[in-house]
Amino acid sequence: MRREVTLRDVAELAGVSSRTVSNVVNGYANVTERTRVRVQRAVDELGYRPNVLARNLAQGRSGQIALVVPYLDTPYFSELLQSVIRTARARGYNVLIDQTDGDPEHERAFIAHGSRRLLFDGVIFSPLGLDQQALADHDPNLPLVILGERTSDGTFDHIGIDDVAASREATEHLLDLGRRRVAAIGDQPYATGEAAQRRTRGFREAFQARGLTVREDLIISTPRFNRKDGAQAMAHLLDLEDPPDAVFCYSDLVALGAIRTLVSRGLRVPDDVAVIGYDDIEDGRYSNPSVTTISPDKEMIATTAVERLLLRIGSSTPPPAVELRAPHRLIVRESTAGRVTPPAR
Amino acid sequence: MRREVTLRDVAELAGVSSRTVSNVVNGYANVTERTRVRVQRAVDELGYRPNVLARNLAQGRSGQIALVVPYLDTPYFSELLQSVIRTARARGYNVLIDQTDGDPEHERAFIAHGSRRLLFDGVIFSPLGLDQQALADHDPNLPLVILGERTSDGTFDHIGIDDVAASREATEHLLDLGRRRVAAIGDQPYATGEAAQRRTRGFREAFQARGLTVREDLIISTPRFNRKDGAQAMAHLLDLEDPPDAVFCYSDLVALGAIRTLVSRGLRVPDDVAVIGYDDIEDGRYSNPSVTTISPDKEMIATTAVERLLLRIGSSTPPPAVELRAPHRLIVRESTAGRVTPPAR
DNA sequence: CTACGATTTTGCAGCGCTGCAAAACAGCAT
DNA sequence: ATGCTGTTTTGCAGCGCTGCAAAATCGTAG
Repeated sequence: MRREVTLRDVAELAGVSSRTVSNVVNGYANVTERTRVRVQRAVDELGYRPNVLARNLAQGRSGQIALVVPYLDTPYFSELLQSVIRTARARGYNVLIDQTDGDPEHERAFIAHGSRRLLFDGVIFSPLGLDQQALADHDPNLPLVILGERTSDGTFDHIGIDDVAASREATEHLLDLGRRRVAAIGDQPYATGEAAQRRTRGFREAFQARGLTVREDLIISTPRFNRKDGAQAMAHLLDLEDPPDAVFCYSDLVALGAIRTLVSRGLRVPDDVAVIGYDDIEDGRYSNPSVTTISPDKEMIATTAVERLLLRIGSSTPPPAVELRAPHRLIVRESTAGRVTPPAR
Repeated sequence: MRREVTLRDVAELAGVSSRTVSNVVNGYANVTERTRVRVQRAVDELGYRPNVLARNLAQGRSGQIALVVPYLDTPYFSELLQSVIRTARARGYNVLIDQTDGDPEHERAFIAHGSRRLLFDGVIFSPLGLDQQALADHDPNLPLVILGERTSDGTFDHIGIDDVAASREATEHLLDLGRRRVAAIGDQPYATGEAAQRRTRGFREAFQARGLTVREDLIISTPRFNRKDGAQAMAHLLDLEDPPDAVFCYSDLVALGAIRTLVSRGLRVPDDVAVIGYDDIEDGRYSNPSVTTISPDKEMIATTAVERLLLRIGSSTPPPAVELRAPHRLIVRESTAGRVTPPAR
């Protein structure tokens, strides 16, 4: 196991100081063409590659950002993750991943002692178990960008789509189909359920705008937004005296679970019950039926999050906190529109 | 922005040398109870936390391992990722993620210059674009564990299930149902398609064992193992003169795509065509119909991969390369068995 | 030919920690 | 006391790089 090539080795071969080699390697301005070439040649000859650890220690930064999400096997997050990694890498940053399982303690530890660990220079965080209060209590030295679930209190950036408007559109789409017994699956009427509550608000607004009344027994709370929750909630709805003829699900996974229950009970989607989801994950594009959904611009959310974070990391005086809105759109698929190309029988 | 607390600060407060503080912090053996308590008190009082960067530089290791996979939004990988992160963290390691998109150059760069980057101490790698030849050409100083797709050449560990046996079981399951026009979707008859070829081998063995003949026109190649490939391949199969009555798909995603095509053409699964997948991803458990599949023990694959890698990282003389087999089992669901009991009660 | 400002290069210290080997200390036998 | 082991603590160097400021070099004008 031979020793790695260091700056000093290169310097010696090129006949310059190690500091000059550093300048060349880092593309500093004030280096004459002559020396640059000479150094570059030595670098190539020895196959020098900078030691990231040493550089980071000297610079007092880690060159890494952390992406902290509740669940990695949730397609929404894994799709987001891809774009985050791509963007960060393009800017010379590595991405550390952490999954919190929504555990408040785990989440708190991350944002409270974050900057002391020196393992990452900033965090993109999608909280689940922390309420607004706990969030505000984050390490003030830690550059922080929050995704989706909360609104900023002025000490971090926040990026998400307009949940209220999007949910209203989703609900209106169902009402436009003539459905009146419209249910909602995914409310979370407690401190950490802010995003869910915004969706419920949009749901209600759609009814109000048309002078219709929301049936309160059709608003179902679920602890999470996964398939199982959707399946169970749908089963509950179907057992009601007057079951719904349409369902607004707060995530595509919930919608897939709901559809699963509907189909297994012999009901037709959308004929008997129309279903709309939220997130536009790939699963929903290939499911049976495919899922009508609210599609947030994930690519933009990811790249914006990274860029804002790097901006924060780069500035000595923290930039003012911003509240960013990513665009969204309604994508109509079979679960509300029916088969576009009708089946044989 | 105050300066961070260092070892020296603690040492001063405790009235000992900084080296002793280091010993206490790292739990070294030869420290008297007296000093340990004194130091610990100082640590607590100042809220000292070690600087990981400095420690790593001094130790010449990074405390991080890399997980390199072709696609992060493939549920199989994101499910694996979770277990890898959990295991690594328990052993004090962080996980860096990288997605290669199956790009051979990207993959090569990782294993060829890996150890020079000093960003990670070892790599768990699921190759896609590299053939056996290119794999052998990895940096010999880089601790490496390969997942799934290849067999070891003696310079790295390899972990995967027995693809041939599993595929044979899957095919036998279809034959047991009385199906005879059994198709296979996912063959990759080229150097980088080793795993696919092993599955095709198992497929053939199942026929041979019963004295049946494989219909060559029912073996379909696909570039990847995703939904789209499955959907297209299925469409092609249905356009044949004598279409199949059962399909063995080389991944659950392929199966989901295939089912999608079947259903949209008005065919019933499994009545008209039975479908079996591979990987046991969560999507297949909630789809309509749910997908019969080969379930590899992902948890074991992940934890074993991490442990083997850490073992390699820890040993000065590289341990002998091992070829590890994780168990698998057949999970029968609706896509072959039909509706058994209405789930999601 | 000298002086002076601008540009390029260099030397050194130090980021915060650990490896190493020496030093200090303690316990016990002589 | 003295010597001898074994344990605990310490000092120092250095991981490989960059920040800083001084030094060297260059170009131009006087």
